[in-house]
Amino acid sequence: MARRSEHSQEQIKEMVLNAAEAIVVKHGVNALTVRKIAVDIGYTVGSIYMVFANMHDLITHIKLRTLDDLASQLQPDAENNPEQQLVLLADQYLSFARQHFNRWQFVFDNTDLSHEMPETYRQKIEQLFGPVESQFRQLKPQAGDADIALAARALWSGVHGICVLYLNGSLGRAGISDSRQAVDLLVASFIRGWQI
Amino acid sequence: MARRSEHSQEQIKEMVLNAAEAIVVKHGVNALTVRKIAVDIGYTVGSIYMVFANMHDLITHIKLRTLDDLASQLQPDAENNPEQQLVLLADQYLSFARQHFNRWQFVFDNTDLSHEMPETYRQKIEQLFGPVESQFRQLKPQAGDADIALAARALWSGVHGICVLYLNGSLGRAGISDSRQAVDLLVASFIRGWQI
DNA sequence: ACCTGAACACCGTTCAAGT
DNA sequence: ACCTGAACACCGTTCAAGT
Repeated sequence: MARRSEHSQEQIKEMVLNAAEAIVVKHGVNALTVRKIAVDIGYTVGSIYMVFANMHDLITHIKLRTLDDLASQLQPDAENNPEQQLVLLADQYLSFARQHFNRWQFVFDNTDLSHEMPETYRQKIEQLFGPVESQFRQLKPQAGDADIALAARALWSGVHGICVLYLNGSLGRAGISDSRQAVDLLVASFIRGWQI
Repeated sequence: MARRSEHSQEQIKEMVLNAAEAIVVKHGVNALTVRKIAVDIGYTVGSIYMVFANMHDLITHIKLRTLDDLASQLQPDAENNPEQQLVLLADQYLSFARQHFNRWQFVFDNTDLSHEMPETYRQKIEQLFGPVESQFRQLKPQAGDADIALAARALWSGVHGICVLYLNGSLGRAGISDSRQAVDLLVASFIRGWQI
């Protein structure tokens, strides 16, 4: 047995990530197992451990991919004023969370305390705040960096929280259609109150 | 073997819940297994299935307990005005999430799509919004029920989101000490903007 | 060097068999 | 009726053995 050489290590790595992502998208986080991935790509479990250190390593890679996808979806429109921009960004965030719910939920499901979160991972999350911060800066140019950062984090964590509770069913079914109303209300009200 | 009759079914149920809660508190969600519970209470796994249908049933009971604890911690102080009340409630929510992080995270970790969330569970979560809604009503007595409900959900989901991202490390270590600043800023700014 | 297949130590869940 | 212990079908991870 062994030594098929049909695919390079890089190719196998790509195949593993694609198969894993597809499982998460179709069947949710809990359906993701090494064994299922192995069957899907036509290799045995051992092969997966050739290209990834362990499950946690593999999962981190998928999460980084999803964070990149998410960041690419948050595109401001230069035509808008800062307030409109922030509402737009929040709506884009909500849309992504809704359309890619399983992957999105997966990213923020930091339930395994055993493994530390890698630095690149935190950096990517912080990058999401970049466009938000720049809008806040335009909103109040005289504000200090710390104030801008705090406002961006507070509001964006808030938007995130609405996505979490409305989309995972904690607020009932009715909530799903109202999530956008809630997001828009939070953003608009916060900005109005923050500027005073 | 069998038929010890040292404890009633009710007693065993209590023992299971207490042991399970202790495991979650001490070692996190992922450390919770039927086998670990069984060892801790001095029975075999089979006994646990006498008093709970399955793991999901057991987990739901623990979550309901935690939600009750959380609700009891949100106590308004009649001396305050509505705005101060909402800041206080948010701070109490954050404090609970911080002090009982593992249990609190456990409650909102709705990652298993296989099981439906029971109705009593959603009701308890909605009950958390009761005190918040009543403050919003005092803030703007002429507002309709739908507006009040939306404002309460939007703001409280926002507060929840800050707790999630700041406490699970997504925003770096510095975030832990700043979580209260963020919560207070979100609540104060939102209220100010909402009243206009 | 690459890949397999079996092993190891775990899971949740079930249930015949004992008292 | 209550409880056990073993079984079943799963996990993630490792690694000697084959090519």
